[in-house]
Amino acid sequence: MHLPNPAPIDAQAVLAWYDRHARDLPWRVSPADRARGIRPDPYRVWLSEVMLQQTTVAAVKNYFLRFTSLWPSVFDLAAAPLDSVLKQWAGLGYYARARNLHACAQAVVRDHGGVFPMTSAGLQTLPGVGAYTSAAIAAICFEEPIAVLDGNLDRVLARYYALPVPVRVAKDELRAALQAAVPRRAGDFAQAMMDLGATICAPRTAACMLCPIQPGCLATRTLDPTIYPLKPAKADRPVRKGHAYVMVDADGDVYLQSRPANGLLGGMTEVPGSAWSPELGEVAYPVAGDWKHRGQVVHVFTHFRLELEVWSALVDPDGLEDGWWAGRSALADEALPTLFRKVLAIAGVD
DNA sequence: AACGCGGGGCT
DNA sequence: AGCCCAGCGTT
Repeated sequence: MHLPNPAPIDAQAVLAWYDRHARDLPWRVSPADRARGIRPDPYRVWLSEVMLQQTTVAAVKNYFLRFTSLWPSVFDLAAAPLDSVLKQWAGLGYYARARNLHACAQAVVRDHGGVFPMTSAGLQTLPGVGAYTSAAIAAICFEEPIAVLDGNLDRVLARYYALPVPVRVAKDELRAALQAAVPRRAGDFAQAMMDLGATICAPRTAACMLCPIQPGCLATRTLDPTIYPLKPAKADRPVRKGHAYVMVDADGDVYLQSRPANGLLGGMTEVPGSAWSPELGEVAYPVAGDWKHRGQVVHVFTHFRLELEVWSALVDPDGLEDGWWAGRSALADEALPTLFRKVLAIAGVD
């Protein structure tokens, strides 16, 4: 056991705080409306939760509004071409989420008549819906009394218990402690605890004087509550290098192609380039042309840092088979991840 | 259990 | 210039 004599979390204090300070979010039903019996739309909650996986509220908001405007129901999203979904997801990152999102919408329509399962166990059978997301939807939409444990809660609980080990070591104990605290209004409690983590018990700051569970918190009695959660040693981030080739034809169109369906930036759009390796390889232009070096793009992924040398040339469009030529005005609609938008910007094509 | 997988905002 | 995020699927 790693939890020092766990003092129960005061769920009623958390709910009282939430009633006064709940953030107004496009996918959320306010605690006042919830008390009047208004229930959140599982489709909108599911969509928001998938977008919010490892992604901040600020980054998600406009994507959520765009998606719900284009596809107001799970039937609309299921009927959309995957390509359209990827294009709308471009820039949000973790693109497997977009592929799973589409697969999930189709599964809900095909296997469940367009109605989301109403339990966490049922929800977790869906593509892209894991332990966190299934619990969040079940609590928020269906008042299932289940612990909803995300990165925010890891931090809040690690501080509350002054956890002396990294979170992953004590994950089960934290979950049990949170489960024991789940009150009626499980959905509001889940959202309240995540709001608490996002606003009061934030990664780099802890506004303990404003915190509704400060009385039971062990970290707030220490010199610096933000030392929790204790971090395991960080792995170093290797560098990979490569070349990117931006080809423009006489009309000013740009040559694009699709990446493989799975893996890094899977299914997204790119410009041709070399493999990415620890040492920069020789330049190998796809076709003849007046190639010029336009600069370097640095892009940081989760597990490596990429340095791309960007080349561009005016070329003859014949002899290129795998991709397509995109007009400049159409680039905004392509499924280009941020990396390749940087490449095009350096090449002066944007 | 460990790893692969984006991008942006905050400090 | 790091650090962290409303995690999931694969191995």
